[in-house]
Order: sequence, then structure tokens, then C-alpha cells
Amino acid sequence: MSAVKNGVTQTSAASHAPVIGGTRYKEVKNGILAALSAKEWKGGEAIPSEKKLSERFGVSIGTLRKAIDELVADNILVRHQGLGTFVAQHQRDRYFFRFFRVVRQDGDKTYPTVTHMSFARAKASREVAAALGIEPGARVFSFVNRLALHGETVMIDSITVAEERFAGLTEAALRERPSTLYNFYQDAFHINVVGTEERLRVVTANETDAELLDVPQGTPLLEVRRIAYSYHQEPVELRISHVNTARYEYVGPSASHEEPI
Amino acid sequence: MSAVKNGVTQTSAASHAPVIGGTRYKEVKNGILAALSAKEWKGGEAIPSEKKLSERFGVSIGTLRKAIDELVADNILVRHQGLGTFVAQHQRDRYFFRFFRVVRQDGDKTYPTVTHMSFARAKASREVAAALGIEPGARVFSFVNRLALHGETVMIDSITVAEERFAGLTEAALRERPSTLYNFYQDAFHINVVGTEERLRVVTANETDAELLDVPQGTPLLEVRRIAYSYHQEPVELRISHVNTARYEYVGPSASHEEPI
DNA sequence: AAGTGGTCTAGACCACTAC
DNA sequence: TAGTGGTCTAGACCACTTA
Repeated sequence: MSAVKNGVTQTSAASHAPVIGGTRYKEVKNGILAALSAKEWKGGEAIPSEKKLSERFGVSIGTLRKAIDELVADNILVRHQGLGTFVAQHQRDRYFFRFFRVVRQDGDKTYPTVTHMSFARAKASREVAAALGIEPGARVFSFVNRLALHGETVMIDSITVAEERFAGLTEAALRERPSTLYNFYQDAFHINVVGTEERLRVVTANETDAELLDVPQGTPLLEVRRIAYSYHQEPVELRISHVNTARYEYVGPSASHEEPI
Repeated sequence: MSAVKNGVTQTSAASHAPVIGGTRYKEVKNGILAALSAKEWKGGEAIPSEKKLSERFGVSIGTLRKAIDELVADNILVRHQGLGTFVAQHQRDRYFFRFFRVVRQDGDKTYPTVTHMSFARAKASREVAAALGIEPGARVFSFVNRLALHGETVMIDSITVAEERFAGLTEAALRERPSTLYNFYQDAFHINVVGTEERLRVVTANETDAELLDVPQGTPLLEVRRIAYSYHQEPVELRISHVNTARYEYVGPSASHEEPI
């Protein structure tokens, strides 16, 4: 009896997977992403073992592993042999240089010294609203950081986030954060930055730039416009950086391990 | 008898894999990379079927597939269901925008119109030699392209390659190439560009820049210094681009699918 | 010793492409 | 119809971590 020779009829529905997708492992991947979005597991926490997850989603270990493989490739999960699989967490010594791409022209990488300059509530302009996926006029927080490398002021970051996603953010909390900004987003708001989009162009220093960077007004600077994304491409932060590249430079993409097209 | 309960003792040597690595699938991956470096299969050609390769390397299909999975993730191979697995080939409509990262500020992507400006043989400076991994004083070819987008001149590319890797390169062949430069490298020299490193900074237009880009001398420009790599991180091209970002901009990395650090 | 992820196997069925 | 890659299974053994 039982005509099933091997495994399961792949075309049958996966009753345990909460989110549908073309294939079983995609369903599992989406299911895990959904659980992450629902904050079932937070930054740095371990997710259930492969055995348990394979039972939860009703798939074999191999299929479950393929789903996790992709989430690890996306830097959303981290595996530690013998320990478990964890929600990737931003740390000073981990992931930092994937998002901080300014180095000295001789190649020397160092952590920036951040000075908080200002903090304000404001209403989103049309441009800011489009970048953050919110309504024009919606409330946002804007703050400015000055970054120094090797003791030299190198760049100014102007950062904007939506108030609805960062409810209760205060200048004091920002000033007193113990680690990186993206780590702070995780710990205080359970917002996980997993990707960015950046566009670069040349601009000239305005009055504020000139003062903060200690360069003459009109000095050419590198402008980096970044949108940071959480799961499912949800935009969570707009950041405009002005970089003095007299002795520093920006490290571009490596064009391998890069998305197709 | 035969105490082997399941599969093979993983620790035993893989006698068929020509290159050793920590695990079987890494050995297979290195073996395929070695065959590619030896030009056993050229750009655009199909490699043997998974069945044949698994027999050649003495591993199961699953292990063979894991090796190929990584090579596909590295954009070195391309799979086509029902057809086979192929050596990735640079084409106008494929891979082009992974290496060409300048777009109009409204986001519009278009193919550049390339004008060949000059061609020369020269000796490698210390800096060029270091970038290309050759001896200072070794012979190199240098050529300059002017690129226009939407009918407007936007950037100047100064390209240098080692004569020992591009023996017989002529200005005529360059001018008459039918497709992209990296496709030309593949077809004419069997050199496969699979990755790049880029550093960006702001410069001001020198006399040549000003003339070719039709901007005043001293205009701030974006400088992109790229080293292009073939298999095994072999540097094969140095390219210095000067970009007028008045109406265009540079698309940075996306910081997902990116190598760790 | 128990539990976790890491590697590997052997084979089934599906989807697609070419002839 | 034959051949290819794509998905999935069920389970073994290895390596690592914690206790």
C-alpha cells in the first residue's frame, strides 16, 4: 500500500507554513522572516534548533537548512556550531564595517569617534517621506553626528527616522547609547537594519558643513545618501553624510556576492 | 560485512579532487575553480552535468551541488534548468550594471555610449605595478574612454592592463570590439572578471578632464579607483574614472549579500 | 554526555529544454 | 523522450559547545 515511494508530494500545501511562497523552503524562509518581523525572537537571541523548526514547519532538516542558508547569506541570521542559530546583532566588532565605509587613503580602518551635535523633532518633507515610506508631514526625529577618525573630523551625518517607528526616542537616550547606533535601534526599538541603499555625488560645503568640518565654505565634499532597511525592505532610516575626502576615502562595493542584473 | 553504515567516512582523502580544502565540497569547489583557471571551459560554455562532475570528483550529487551553489553565489557559474551549468559571461544585458554604477539622479539607468580616446604602451609605475600585481617597469597598455549617458558626456575612464596578460592587444581590436569591455577580455584573452574593489574620493578636474568632460578646470569630480579581479583574486585591470555628478550619481553597495568582517 | 549546527549520502520526483 | 538542473527527503556521522 501507500503509493508514496519517497518523501512527500512536493506540490501538496504546507499547512504549517504561515506564509506562502513558490517552494517549501521559500515558505519556511518567509515563515521565519514573519516570526522575526513579529518580534518573536529579538536581536542577539537564539532561534529554535533546526530539529524543532523542521517539526514546526513540517519539513525535513535539509529543507529547513536551505531556508536558513539563505537567511544567513542575507546576514539576517548567524549560525554558531554547537551553540545554535541567532538573530544577527549589530556590534562594534561585527557588521560595523559593512555599514561604515570610510577609511584612510592608506587603507587604515578605524572606529570613528562620534560627537552628538543636535536633535530635533520635525515634519517630514515630501522627499524625506518618500525615502522613509511615510506620509508627508508625518513626525520625524532628526539628529546630527560629527565623526572623527584618527583624531581628525572627517564627516557629518544628518540622520532622520520616523517618530511612529521610534516612539519615545530622546536626545538623552541617543547620547547615552552604549554601542553603535544600529545596535541601539535593535535594543531600544527592536528594529533590525539588514541592508542599505546608497547614492553618492559630489557637493560643496555649506556654512554648517564648513564650520563642523573646519574647511572653507565651498570645499568639495562627498555626499552619501543612505536609506537603511529592516526586514521586507522596510525603510527605517535616512542618512545624509558629507565626507571630507582630503585624506580619507569611501570603500565601494566588491561586485562579487552581489545581487543580479 | 563492511562496517560502513551510511555514506563514506568523511575524513578519508578525496583522491579525485586536485586541490585540497577543509571539506569535500570545498575541495570540489577548488577543483572546479582550478579547471576554470586552466581554461578547461571558457566564458559562456557549459560545464559537465552534475552527474558527470559528481563522478569525476567522487562525491554525491548533493555535495557537488553545494560546491556549485557557492560558485553560482560568487557569480562565477550560471545554472539554467533543463540546459546545464555555464561559465558566467559578461553581456550587455547581463552583469553590466553590476560593474557600471553611474545612474541619472532621478534613478534612470541607461547604457553608456563609449568613445575611444587614446591608446598607449607604457611601463608600470610603482603604484600601477602594485595594483596589478606585476613588477614596476613591466609593460602595460593604457587607454582612455569617454562615456556619455542620455547624450551627455559624464565620465572619463583611464584603464591600465598588464601586457603579459593581454598579449597582442591592439588599439584596433579595442575600437572594434562588438560588446562590453569585460566580454572582450573573455572572448579575446579568456580573462574572466569576477569581482572588483573600488575606492572613491573627490578630486578636481585637471586640464584633460576639463577638456573631455567640457567643464571648467577645477570642477569637483568623483574619482573611482577600481581594481578588477579574475579567479583567485588575480588583479587584471586598473581603472580610474572621473565622474561629473552634476546630474548623475554613483550607486553604492547594498550591504546585504555582502562579505563578512 | 547531551545538544547543536556542519557535512555527506543515495535516491525520488518535479520542471524545464531540446530533439 | 532523454537529459538537465531544482526540490525534497531521511538519516548517518563529525565537530563543537556547555555542563
